Amino acid sequence: MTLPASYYQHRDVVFIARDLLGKTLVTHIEGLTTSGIIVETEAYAGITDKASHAYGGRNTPRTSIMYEDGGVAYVYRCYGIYDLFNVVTNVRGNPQAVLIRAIEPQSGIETMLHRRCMERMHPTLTSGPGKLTRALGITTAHTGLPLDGATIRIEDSGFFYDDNLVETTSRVGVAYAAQDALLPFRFLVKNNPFVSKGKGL
DNA sequence: CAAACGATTTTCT
DNA sequence: GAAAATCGTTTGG
Repeated sequence: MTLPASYYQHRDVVFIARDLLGKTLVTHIEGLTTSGIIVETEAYAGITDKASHAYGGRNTPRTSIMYEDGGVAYVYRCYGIYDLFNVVTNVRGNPQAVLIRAIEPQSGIETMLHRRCMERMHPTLTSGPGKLTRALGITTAHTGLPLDGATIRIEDSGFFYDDNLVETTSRVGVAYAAQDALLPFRFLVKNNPFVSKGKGL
């Protein structure tokens, strides 16, 4: 079943980041359907988290969507090249989000290979936040879309990764966040080949 | 208005 | 392992 907006309005973004492992991210873009199982996530804990775009209550045209009720997409461009997909969580006025860092391709694999200019199946198809958005067709134009809609949605197939299959580490690429870079906010499925190669601290 | 900067990935050495 | 690619957003003057 498709996760309802209320699912994302849970107050603990770290819980949601962990719980999203095993859920299926589905997109229907340009008439093509693609999907994959979420195998790596990171939590960004709002105004108190130095690594978050909303740190200190910062509210800009780019990040204002994070201040809305949970259950919508926040997609932003990084390094001028890659679009990174986040799930907005918590309630209006509490800007938290979960970055989807990797998925295991499930359906629409031919479409994903074509979008990534690849010939054959390989873990690098979706093993990173910038790669999976390209494979799924997600761009910054999709910011604000509901996560239970026709274009983007996340489904619960009933499958859940047990705790002994999940590893928790610090987040990737946020060394600038000082002590908050040490927080155990990254979740990944052990030994899954589609998990990104990025390293925390 | 100018300038610096990434929640990354790919390519080259 | 190092460095380039590349540009919208944010910040400072």
